Amino acid sequence: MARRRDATMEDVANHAGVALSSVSRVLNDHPDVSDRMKQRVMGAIADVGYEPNLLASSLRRGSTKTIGFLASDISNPLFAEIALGAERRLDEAEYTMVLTNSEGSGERDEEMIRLLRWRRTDGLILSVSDERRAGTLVELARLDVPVVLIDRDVKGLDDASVVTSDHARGMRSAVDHLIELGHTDIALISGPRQLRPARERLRVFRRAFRDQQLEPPEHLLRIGSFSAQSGEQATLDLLASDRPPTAMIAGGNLLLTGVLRALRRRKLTVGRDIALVSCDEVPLTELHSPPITVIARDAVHMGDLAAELLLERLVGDAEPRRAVVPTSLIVRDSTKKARRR
Amino acid sequence: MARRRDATMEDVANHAGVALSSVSRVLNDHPDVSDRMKQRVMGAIADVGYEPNLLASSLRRGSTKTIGFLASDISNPLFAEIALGAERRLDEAEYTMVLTNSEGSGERDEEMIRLLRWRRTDGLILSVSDERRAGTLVELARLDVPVVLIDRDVKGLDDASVVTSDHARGMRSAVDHLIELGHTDIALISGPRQLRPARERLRVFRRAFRDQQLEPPEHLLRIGSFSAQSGEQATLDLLASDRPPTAMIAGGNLLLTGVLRALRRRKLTVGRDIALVSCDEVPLTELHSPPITVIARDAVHMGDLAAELLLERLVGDAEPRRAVVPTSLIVRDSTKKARRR
DNA sequence: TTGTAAGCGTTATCAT
DNA sequence: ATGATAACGCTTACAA
Repeated sequence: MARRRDATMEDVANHAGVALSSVSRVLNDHPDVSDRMKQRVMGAIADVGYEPNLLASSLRRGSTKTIGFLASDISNPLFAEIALGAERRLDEAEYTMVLTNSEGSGERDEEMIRLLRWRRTDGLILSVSDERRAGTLVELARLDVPVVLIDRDVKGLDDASVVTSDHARGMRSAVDHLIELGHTDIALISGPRQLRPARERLRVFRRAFRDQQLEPPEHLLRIGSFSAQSGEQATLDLLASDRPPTAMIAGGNLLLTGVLRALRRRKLTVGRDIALVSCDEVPLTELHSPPITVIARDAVHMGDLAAELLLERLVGDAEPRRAVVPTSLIVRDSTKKARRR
Repeated sequence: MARRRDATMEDVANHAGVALSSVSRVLNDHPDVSDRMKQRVMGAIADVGYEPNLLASSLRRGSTKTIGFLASDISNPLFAEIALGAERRLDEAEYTMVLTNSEGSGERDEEMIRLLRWRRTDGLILSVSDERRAGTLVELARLDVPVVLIDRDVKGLDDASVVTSDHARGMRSAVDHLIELGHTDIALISGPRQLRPARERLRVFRRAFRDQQLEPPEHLLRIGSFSAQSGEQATLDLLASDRPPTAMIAGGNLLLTGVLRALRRRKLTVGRDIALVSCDEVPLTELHSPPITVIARDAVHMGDLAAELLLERLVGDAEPRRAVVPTSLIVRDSTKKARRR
């Protein structure tokens, strides 16, 4: 591990007895290079064990072939799948992904965006932790590279592409489904209003009731964080209330685990004692007993799309645009039986 | 998005009427700078809206403050947690993590290691997809930065630090536990022998039987990939055999989902018709009905440790070393009842 | 087709 | 304490 000085293009040039620029041309497949030159240079490269220094070429070219990715928590399967989809697509286009976590903190959102700017990433894929934060907008405004937001609406940021999912449609089907089963005391446990998915779900949740001439059960709304702990607490709270829900909607996979923990503690059986719908498909929803009805979307595809929208602007210099990923309600036994009180 | 030329240190120097080198000194907290100089430079920095170019400074300094992370699939909760732990720790030390996926391919292992080398990352954290591949060893040998392997043993790579988990202990307790419950027809569904966890588990699985004067059930071993599909296929296969197992051990969270799918298809109830142990805690193991006995370890901690071992060498230039993360058997209802045939 | 040389934005060495 | 200036390793006019 003795940091021996790496061979540079100059070493190659000397070894081959040619000019530095010729080496560069060979390496970059410049049209005007004789076969003989190519041979000599390639030979020398092998001889001296040359390896390109992407740092130097990035500096000179003004492009790093690197994309920054920011999410609150990569260990959340939702973000992990998005990251996977994005990385795959970017890799095809020879871009490398730099991963950062904001740990749900708006302050870290800012820090990370600044860091990525300083590192001169060619573009950003962001799912910020707080859409409303002024500082984040400032950091974003300083950026002069394309940005793609994932399931976020940042007011004032007009030149970003956006990949959203159609939460409205999914939530609408879920509520309609529950109402049709006879439920009206439906609880919604969701994340903070600073985030688009939570806002959308809440909006459509209420709307769905009104459209059926029903009053939305405001007392059954629980807006907290997206964590398991928050889900567990909210559920215990709901169950202890005067008029507990006969059905619940959990707005995310972490919330779901919290909800299930709480139900287990209260010895309630999903599907029999209480109906349950969750958002985002994970192994648990499919393999739970009974299987859990879920508002699903293709997270890997969202990542893929985000990368695609970015590449459009990077390579094809297209305009920013919005893409919407569909959601669909997968009905399972957790909502099969109706229960009226 | 008009790529306006960014302000450089030269702009700052001109604006402040000082030398370029003075700006650099201010920015790097050099001891020999007058307060007055500091004021002027900071003022100019604000005026011209200067932002450091980490690319240029990396090139000059010979260090990128960047660590490469390679795993087969970041959407696997195990790797996602490891990545999270590592990123957190590295971020504290002002390092950024570059994430790459090998998609389970040894060839991509090689490509990614080469790419990270070309990008001049200061160190690597790797969980390669094939420990035995010669090409990977070649790529690793060319590296002149510290490496930490996660749960991998690469023969011939002597100067790497390694974080492993104590699969031996975990598997040993699991088998002993099952035998004590009266099981002897225990199946093991595991990943490929190219990977340490699979090798270790297999080795200890057999050993545990022999130590009890029992013959290991070779016909119940299923060595495939770590995927859900592989787990499902292996399970269906086992259940269709002459002498199906009364207990099964799934060697990973993806395998587990496959196993559960297969059991469901065959209408077998976990804990009653068949005992089940899995490896690595996920929400599903805890919240399944019945809850699933699991060989657990702290994945986030593994990532944290890996970062730690890397930083030791980077900052403190310590020697490479090995760290072992404990595993523990969490007994749940999936293995409560014995069944003899 | 090939070579020469300027420049990307820093840091670090050397004077002053 | 501050200022010139030479690297760092590459790409790209421009000349030959």
